[in-house]
Amino acid sequence: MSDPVYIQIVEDIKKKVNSAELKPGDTVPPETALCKEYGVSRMTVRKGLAILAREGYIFSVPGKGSYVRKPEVNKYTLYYDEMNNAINSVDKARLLEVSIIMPDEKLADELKITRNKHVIMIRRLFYTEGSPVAYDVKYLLYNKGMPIVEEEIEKATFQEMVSSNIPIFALKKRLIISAQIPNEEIKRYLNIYDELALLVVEQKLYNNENKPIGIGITSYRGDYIKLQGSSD
Amino acid sequence: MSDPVYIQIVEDIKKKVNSAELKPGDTVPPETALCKEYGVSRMTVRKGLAILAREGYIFSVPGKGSYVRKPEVNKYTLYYDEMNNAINSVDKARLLEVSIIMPDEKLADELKITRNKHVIMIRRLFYTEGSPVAYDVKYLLYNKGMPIVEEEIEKATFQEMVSSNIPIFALKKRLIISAQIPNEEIKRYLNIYDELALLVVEQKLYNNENKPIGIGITSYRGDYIKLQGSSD
DNA sequence: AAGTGGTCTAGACCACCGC
DNA sequence: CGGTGGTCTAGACCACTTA
Repeated sequence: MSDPVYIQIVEDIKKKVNSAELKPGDTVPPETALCKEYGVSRMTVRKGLAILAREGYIFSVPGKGSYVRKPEVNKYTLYYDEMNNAINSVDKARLLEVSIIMPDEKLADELKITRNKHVIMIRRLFYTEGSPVAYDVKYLLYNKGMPIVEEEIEKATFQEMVSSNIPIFALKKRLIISAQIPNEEIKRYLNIYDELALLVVEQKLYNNENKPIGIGITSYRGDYIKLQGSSD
Repeated sequence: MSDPVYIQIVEDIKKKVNSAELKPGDTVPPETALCKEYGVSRMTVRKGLAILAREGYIFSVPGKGSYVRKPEVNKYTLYYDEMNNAINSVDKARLLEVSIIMPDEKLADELKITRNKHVIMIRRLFYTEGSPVAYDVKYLLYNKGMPIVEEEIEKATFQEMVSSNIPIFALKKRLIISAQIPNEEIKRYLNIYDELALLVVEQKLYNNENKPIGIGITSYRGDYIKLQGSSD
């Protein structure tokens, strides 16, 4: 009962779209027509249309009208936390190495820096219930004053490592997900004796100006992790 | 030049959040204060705040105020199209089998149907430049009147298979991404002789009432596909 | 009671589009 | 030119929170 009028408008139009009464490309009734239909002022109608627009149902063209949008069928929302996934979570992390290195050509290129800049390398193992489940390497641009406290690094997620330097809102991230066969080193670290695939997640962090500030590569045992995404 | 006022408000507040002048949990100035500050009416201020809210920067509590939100650090947007990914695209598909089956217990359970319902099974191979790159199996609830035209099925994506029955807007989808070692059958289909990991994407389609209408499992050669996601 | 955000009105002017 | 959406005003009433 007593939904605001603009919600009524939103749901009425959604219903028409979902039932194919309004098809992609069709025009939505003009705002003035909806004003009359619902007996409300134009701002109220516009509030409803704004919601439909941001949810991807319609788009508006100034001077022409509003149209039903073709939905983005390939878009999904994925939640990825290197320490937690839908079926498991990391309960222990072991620091293998923290060191300051000079990047090789590939790394310098990826981080968009020259090869004489310092980079922090952090290698860790993630454990669940006593068993190693992932091998993790991170490369961070070295900033003066950056604290390298081993105890803090051990359990930190990538965000946490950089968020002392960069406000989290200013952070942009990209993921690259792939399946790979472990090399001998990773097999040893993850106690892999038989054939087992790795789910490899490469995380790349950018600052506000789209300059890379870090790269992380986490190689999960394939029997440990599943990533989940959903539309809407 | 000449951005509307509400955009000015949005960008000013974004700047304050990104520079940590406003931190998560802090209160945003009340609407009336912003009205005075910018010399505009309340609806204009509210339009700006609405944009900040939908972009995840702030949230509002009736009777109290608006607050800076803690950003969702683990949320990514992923584009997945079974026929196209960031580095490759399928240029040919070969139909291995279309048949109507009775589901086994596991499948019946996943589709939330009884075991006496009919299910369409479609098995395909995807090719890129003449080489097989993925093995694809789909299970669809059988609806009377559902056309099973082999030529159409061959190149159809999952959406296309069901969209003749269900308006696309009404479709919800979930993905499960994992890394696996291929079994002997898939090795044969994908010409895998050495060790090679598979990136397996399970797609589950639901109708408006959240009832499953189909499951698809696409097993990609690990050297063929990389999935990409990004924050924002 | 005073302050907050949520809803809504009845206008206005503008830029853009198609005829 | 009339119709469209985009911006904006100066009010109003409400429910809610805090004190």
